[in-house]
Formats: sequence, C-alpha cells, structure tokens
Amino acid sequence: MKVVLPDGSPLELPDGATGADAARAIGEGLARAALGVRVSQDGAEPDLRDLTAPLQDGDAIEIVTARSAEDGMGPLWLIRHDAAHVLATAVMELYAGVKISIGPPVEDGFYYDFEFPEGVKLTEDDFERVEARMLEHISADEPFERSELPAVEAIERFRAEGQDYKVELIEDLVRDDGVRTVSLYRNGPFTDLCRGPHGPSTGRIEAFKLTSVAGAYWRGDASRQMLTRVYGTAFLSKSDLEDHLRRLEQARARDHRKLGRELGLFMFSDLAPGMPLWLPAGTQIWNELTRLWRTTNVERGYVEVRTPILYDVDLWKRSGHWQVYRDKMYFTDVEGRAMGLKPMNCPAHCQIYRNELRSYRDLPLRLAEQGLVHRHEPSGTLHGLLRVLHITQDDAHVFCTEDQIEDEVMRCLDFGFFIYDQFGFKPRLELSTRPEKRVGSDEMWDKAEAALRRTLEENGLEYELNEGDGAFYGPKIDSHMTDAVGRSWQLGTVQLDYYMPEQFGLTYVGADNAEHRPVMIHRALMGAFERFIGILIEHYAGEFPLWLSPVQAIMLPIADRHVEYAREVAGRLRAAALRVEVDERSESVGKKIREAEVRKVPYMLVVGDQEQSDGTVAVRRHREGDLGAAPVEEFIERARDEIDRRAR
RNA sequence: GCCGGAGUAGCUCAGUUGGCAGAGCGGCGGUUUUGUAAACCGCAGGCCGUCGGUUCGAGUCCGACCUCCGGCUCCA
Repeated sequence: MKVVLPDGSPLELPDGATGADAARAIGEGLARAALGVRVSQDGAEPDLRDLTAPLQDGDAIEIVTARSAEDGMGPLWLIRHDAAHVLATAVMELYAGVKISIGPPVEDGFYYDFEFPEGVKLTEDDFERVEARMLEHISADEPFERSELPAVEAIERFRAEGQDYKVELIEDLVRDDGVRTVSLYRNGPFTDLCRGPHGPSTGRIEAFKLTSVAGAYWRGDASRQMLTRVYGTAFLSKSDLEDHLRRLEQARARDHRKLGRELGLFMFSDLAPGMPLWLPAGTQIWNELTRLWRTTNVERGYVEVRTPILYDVDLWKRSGHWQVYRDKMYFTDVEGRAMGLKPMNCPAHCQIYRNELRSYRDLPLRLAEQGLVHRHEPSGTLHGLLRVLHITQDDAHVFCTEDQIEDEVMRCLDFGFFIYDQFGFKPRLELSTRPEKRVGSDEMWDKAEAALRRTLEENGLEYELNEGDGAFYGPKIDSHMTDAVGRSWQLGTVQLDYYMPEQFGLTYVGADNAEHRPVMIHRALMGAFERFIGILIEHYAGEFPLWLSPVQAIMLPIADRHVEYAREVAGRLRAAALRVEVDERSESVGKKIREAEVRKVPYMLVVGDQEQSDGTVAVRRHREGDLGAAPVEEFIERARDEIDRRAR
C-alpha cells in the first residue's frame, strides 16, 4: 500500500503497516522521536492516532514528534494524556480502594479525578510522594498497550474491580452511542478505559509536575458526587516546564487583587464580601471610564436615565424575575411591603418607556444607565473585582421596531468594538441560545435567535455557539476576555427580547396610526465597571495609559529648596487638568524615583537648580527612563495631547 | 453552594515539642540637602480572623462560624 507524506511524496509500505513502521521506513531517528501519527483520509481533517494503529492505502500521514505543531492535538496533548494515566497509576498504588473516573489533557496540562475511600484525602503535601512514584513508572519506560474488549466484558471487569465510575461510563456509551466494544490502555500495572490515543511509552514524559488539587463534581453535575481532582502539567523538556512555571509566576504578579492592594485602587471588607470599596486612586480610574461611557453614549444617540435600586416585588413578578431569577435576588420588607433589590435595570427602563405615549418616530429609543444591580452569587464564586455581588453595569435598553432590530444590534456590536478598541482588546464573541429556564413562546425565541445569527453572519463576524446559555427572556451575543492566568470572563452582552415589551404592555403608534409592540435590546459593553476595571488592571499590569492613570505626573524636587518651584509647576499642570502630586519629603532623588516607579506613575518630573532657573522640568517616563528637560508648557502640551487622544 | 487549603504588625512572611510575640519593607521622630530605581540613627506599632472547648498555661491542640485562595457548579 501507499501513504502520502506531508511534502506530498508517496511512501510504499507493506499491507497492515503502522505509523511506527512508516516512521522506521523514513528513518531510524524519526522512529525514535515519534510520539504518534496524524492520519488524514480522503482530505478530511487529520486525526491523531497511536503509532501502533494500522494505516490504510491512500492515507496522508504525518509523524508527530516533540517538534510537531501543537494545534490542539499534538505532542503535548499526547504526553499530557500519558501523564494523566501515570498519575492514576501512582495514586492507585499509593491509595488502596481509590476509584478512578476520568483524566484528560487540558489547556496547560492534565488532570485526573478520583474518589478516595472515606477518611482518606490527598493534599498538596502528598504531591512529592505521588510525583516520586510517577517518576518510577516514567523511568521504567512502560509501553502503552491498546486492547479492545466487548462492552459487556469491560463492564464486568470494572464492576469486579469496584470501579463504578468506569462502569457508568461504559453503560452510557452503550446506551447513548450504541457502542459495542471499548478500548483499554495498559501501562505497567494500570489499565484504563480510554479512547486514546497515547504516546508509545511512559518514558516520553520528559518533564512533569503536579500543580494543585481541587474538588470537581462527577460529570460536572453539582447534584452528584464530589471527586478529588489532581491537576498537573507535563512538557517535552525540562526547560519548557520551567518556562511555563515562570510565566505562571509572572501572571500572578499582574493579578488585579494584588495590584489593587499595592496601588491603592480598591479594598474589600470582611463585612461586605463581594462588594469592593473604591479607594481614591481606583475611583479616579472609575471616573475616567464613566467619562468615556457618558460621552460615547451621547455621541451614539443614547439618553441617560437613573432608576431606583429597590422595587416592589410586583414589578419582578411582571418581568419574570420573580419566577426564574428569585434565587439571585435580595428581598426586604418595607412597612409590610415586599421589595426586591434590582438584579437588572430592564424593568425600570420599561417603566420609563411607558411614561409617555410613543410614536414610531421616537424609535429607536435608547436609554442608558450606569446601573447598580445586586446579584446573590454562590459565595464560592466570588473573585476580586471579576466576580462581585454588586455590579455597576454600563447598561442600556434600545426600544425599536422589528424592522430596526438588525441595524440596532449591529450598532450595539460596533459600539462595543469601539470601546474595546480604546484598550486594544480583541474579545471573543459567543452566541447564546434559549436556556431551559425561560419565559416567552418558542415562536419569539425562533425569531430572536434567527435575528442575532443573521446579524453576525451578514456582517462576517466570527463567533462560537453556546447553546442553552441565553438570558431567560432572550438570546444574546456576549464578548469574552481572559484574565492574567487565562480564565475567561464575559464582558459585554447584547440581548434581544420580545418578552418584556409584551409583559409591560409597551406600545408605539405606527405610521398606520395603529398600536404596535416594540422589541427591546438589552446591552452592556464593558459589562460591569467592576469586572472591566479588573480586566484592565491585569491587561495593563497596573501600568495604565496616561488618561486612566490615577496620578499622571509626580513632581520630584531634588532638595528642599526646590519644593516651592515644584509646587508652582504642579499648579500649572493642575490648571491644565493634569492629576499631579508633589513629593515634598526630604528623601534622596533616587528613593523618590524608585517609589514613583513602583507606583507606576507615568511621568516623573525632576526639578533642581537647573530646571528652576530655566523654567523647565526633567521628564522621566515610567519604565523608559530619563527623557531630558523640557519647558513646562511643552510638557503640558505633550501630556494633554496624550490624554486627549486616550493614547494606549 | 460543594471539595481542598489558608488567616500572626499597613504589606511580605518567620514563630521549635503547648511556656515572655519576631524580621524586612512601610509608618513616625531626628540627622542628612540629595541629579534619575532604596542615605543614616532611633522609636512606635499585635483581640495571632471570631466564638467556644481542652490545659496550670494556647499563635501553637480540638470544634463551630466568618473571610480569603485554588478548583467545581453557576454567572456580567
């Protein structure tokens, strides 16, 4: 038979030859380096397989080595999958009676989920022991051997071993996918139910490390058994592992919680979990964002409103929140009247819509509010500014006719792109469709989902589909960004809603002089100021662009006799609306500079005898160093320009 | 909410087998008058997360709760 190599050249092999045979036929070195083989049949997407898998005539193949591209299923995927099995091998040997569940490779590493016997637990203190045992198996270079077994026999076998999770997995495979045989992989003493593929042997795991232990629900279902998940990572070389660990450490240095404390941006109180207290410097950033929010909303035809945070429960019953969102709301009693803190601004904006008779000429009506909402999230999910209990949204509701939907949705998306562009953000888009817990008819959902999809596709926007994750009243297009350590967070959202206008009896008078029902687009672009600032802090690692910096310039007089000149210059800068401080302490210039650098103040203006007599400042830029002297006016002009352009 | 870990000075962290609460940075006072990333000397600073228990004696051992951290589930 013949297979085709990546360069297009054919390779003649005996029938039944495997990937390993192909590698050997090409060269002894490649055979030694081979970890797996990518096989593509009839031009289809290549499939990663074991080296021992037989090839077929006409296959296009590529031998995977440590140097192959990763793109999702490559050498790292293989050895991390291998490492997960080795981890299970070690844990089974060290802890009698442990039950195994699943252990896949993931972004940055792998994990394996275990159920330990009553009273036994594994903590990070045990890692050394487990890693030592893993290393024994890796040093022994045990081959991964694949075998196939009828599903019934596999069930029997795992049941006899007390491996209930494996039994459940196979039973589901049989029931849901009609599977009749399953594959097993053995390495040394350990055999696991596994689809594969795997590398040739355990010895190919060049560098690995266990990283953390955490709880995880069996099959991600919160109503089921909590298992113990051990996370680890593996690399193709020791230096790759070291680089990875170093990157993680650097990422932790830009954690917004750490920077928030160091830079005095915000704080938390044990007496108000999940609700940040904004310090003066953080408030400054908040206010700059508010300014951006307000001016851009006005430019795009929005009008700003303000609404109560506390509303009669009747409103929440009308909007549907009481029915499907109650668990996340806070309620209180006011003179015997049940009131709820708002988790969203939409019902209040519907009230404002209803306040007047609306004409089709008024539409689209775009109401914007910096709305403070409270949502009771499970306590374990709080995370600095990125997950809070009180959320300040850059919220807006666009009331429009059905004909205007696509145009208005696109305007919202465009507006979002403009905002993200101010910071150089390139968010990922996600289309979320009808959830199980929802309100409104299927017909409404069909229309709404189709409209969003059409808007995305007609405008050539890339998006991922997230089925079943829409808001309870309508589908949505979300934008997502990742934090310093790669966790993904939703920022903006554009949601299409046919339901609330109906519930609140919203109407407009059309050109035909008849009453019509408007539709409503809910949208937030930054999402929440809290989360957005958290992401900003990590994005900039605390080194904000000038326009956002809490302190934009600091005057550093060299000796006490220069303080007065420093104050005078500071006054001129303030007159140009620059945020400036004067470091009047009797410290050395070196120390003042160091502290200003640590505080990440963008401009340090050193003034001594020279500057005082010339009417200049010696400009030092954060991280860049000394830029030389400049007349005060010239510096002001430069800084003003940088701010007004919102330079990044 | 669930699983695991942690909580000592403003910050970062030591604290032995249960026996007087510690360091560096920061703060304050003084000396120094400084030219581009840390001058020198001194001083103050603690409900050892909270409550309860064991003990002659608890930062240390036990329990409950609170908060935080890493995950899971859930979400802007």
